[in-house]
Amino acid sequence: MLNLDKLFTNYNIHQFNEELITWFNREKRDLPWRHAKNPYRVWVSEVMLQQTRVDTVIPYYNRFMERFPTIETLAAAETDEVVKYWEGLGYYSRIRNLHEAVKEVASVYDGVVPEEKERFEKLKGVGPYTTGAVLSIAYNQPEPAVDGNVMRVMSRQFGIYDDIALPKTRKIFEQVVRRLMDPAHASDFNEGVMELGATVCTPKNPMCSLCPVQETCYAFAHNVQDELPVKTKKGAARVEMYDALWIEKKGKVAYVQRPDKGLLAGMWQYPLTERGTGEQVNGTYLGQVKHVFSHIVWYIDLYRVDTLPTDNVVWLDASERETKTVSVAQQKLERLAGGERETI
DNA sequence: AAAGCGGGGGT
DNA sequence: ACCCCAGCTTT
Repeated sequence: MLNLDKLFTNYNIHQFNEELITWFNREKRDLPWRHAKNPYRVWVSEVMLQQTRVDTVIPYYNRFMERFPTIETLAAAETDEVVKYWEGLGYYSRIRNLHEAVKEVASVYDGVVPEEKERFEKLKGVGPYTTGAVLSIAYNQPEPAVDGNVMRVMSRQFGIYDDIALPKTRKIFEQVVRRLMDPAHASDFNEGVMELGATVCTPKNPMCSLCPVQETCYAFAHNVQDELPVKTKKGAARVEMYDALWIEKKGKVAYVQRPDKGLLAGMWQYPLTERGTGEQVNGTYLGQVKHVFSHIVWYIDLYRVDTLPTDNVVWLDASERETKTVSVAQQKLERLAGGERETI
């Protein structure tokens, strides 16, 4: 454990806050969740932004808020429709948890996002980061909101070499933030550090010449920006091979629903079998799709076949298919099948 | 503490 | 090819 007192010896806390917040208020990007700011909008944006880039989130956020502008509209909606608005965004447990949490806020807290930390942090899908982000950004409470940006900025600012891949390291940065943050400007502080990490203090080639807190930065002073933060890397993703079946009869296509737990829970797809586990596919080979997850790589061979592989299929016409939620891997397969259909 | 969980963009 | 992103839950 590192010595906080030592870290802050001769460190100008006031200068950091002053420069950061002045910079943030001058340079901050115009983002949808910074308009008509309220706790619900902040919360939705923070969940969408988990492990997901701002540019990816923006169109999803706008569509989502247009359809579910309030706690009440989201709480009243069917899960299937809500999940459909998340299609393509990934980490689908986020939206199932958010929907359940919002329903709880509607029923238990009368539709008001709880301001008490011990209540908010117990909601589904709300972890340490989201707790700090919502309480600080929406309610201006002096809580740390430590994400990858914050760990990168702080590791450089203070020369902290702890491995940010380890869960316990986040707590160190929370202590640093608690000590550094001007409690009167919690919202601007947290958003400002993240904005700095996203736009200036980037993982590769940080733009130190543009940095408002260059003067107080350990990494800049010692020219070690490129070795911070320290992060151990994970092993390579495993490879899995599948056969997918495109079966179309009288304008309807066979689909199966994935199990309600695990990878892509509950989502719809063509019948899919792990290669080599069943009998040889008897059909026309249409091509291969590659799909990369963070921990798995899928190679899927697509076949057009005439026979039913399993009795668990559901036959969907085009409009029925539209309402189902599918993974991007499935979208790639359908594109392949669609291109093939035109040649028939 | 480690693994599971999506997808995309930057270098 | 590798990195990593406004992380949380389960094991």
